[in-house]
Amino acid sequence: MDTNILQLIQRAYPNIAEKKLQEEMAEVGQMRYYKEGQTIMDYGTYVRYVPLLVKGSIKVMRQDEEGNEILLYYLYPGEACSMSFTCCMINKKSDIRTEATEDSEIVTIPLKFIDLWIGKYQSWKNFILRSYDERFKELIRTIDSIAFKKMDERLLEYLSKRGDLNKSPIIHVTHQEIAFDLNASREAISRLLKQLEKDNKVKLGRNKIELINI
DNA sequence: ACATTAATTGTGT
DNA sequence: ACACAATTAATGT
Repeated sequence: MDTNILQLIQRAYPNIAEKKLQEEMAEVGQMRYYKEGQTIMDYGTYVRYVPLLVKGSIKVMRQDEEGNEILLYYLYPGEACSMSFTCCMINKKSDIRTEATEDSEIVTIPLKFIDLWIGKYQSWKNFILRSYDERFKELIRTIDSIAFKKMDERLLEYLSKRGDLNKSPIIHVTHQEIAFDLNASREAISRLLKQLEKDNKVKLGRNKIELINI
């Protein structure tokens, strides 16, 4: 058993409490490392394992009919990709693409254990159900943010979400990237950011944004 | 250290 | 949204 993996899991996933389960995860889990910008899962590939993020952050996207990508959500350590559960269980090709937005570390659990553990471990079952629940709520929030909020509010929401989850208030991102995630034009984002800087909400730099009062 | 180039950001229409 | 200007970071000499 890999005690390193065991520790990483314990740290990032305190909800998964059962000792036996933790040990089994350390037994069958494999570490994977991804560099910033690397695609982790692509469209149309089979998902053969469930990824548990222990370090970094991951962006989950999907394509619409016209082929432009839209952001679904970001994943941070301690969260699991609900999509991957679904894909695994019905052994389906991926509808989504995931990409590391920072250098990231993942523990991968082979697909056969997902099912097995649901019957065997209460805390695993809860973990999966809770993941779905959280993701579902998150998507609802995203939907009404798109439907009802103005772009400046959406931007603020986006920034604060990306900020405090990494401990430091500095976000490494370009205006273009934000525009892409929010389906807006780069100029619009630049101008809104400029306004936020005037209001002392952020401090702008090349490739980075520092949050001040959010 | 300086010049060149590419990427990012800013502005006017 | 587009075109272009200005600025900044990266790279080569």
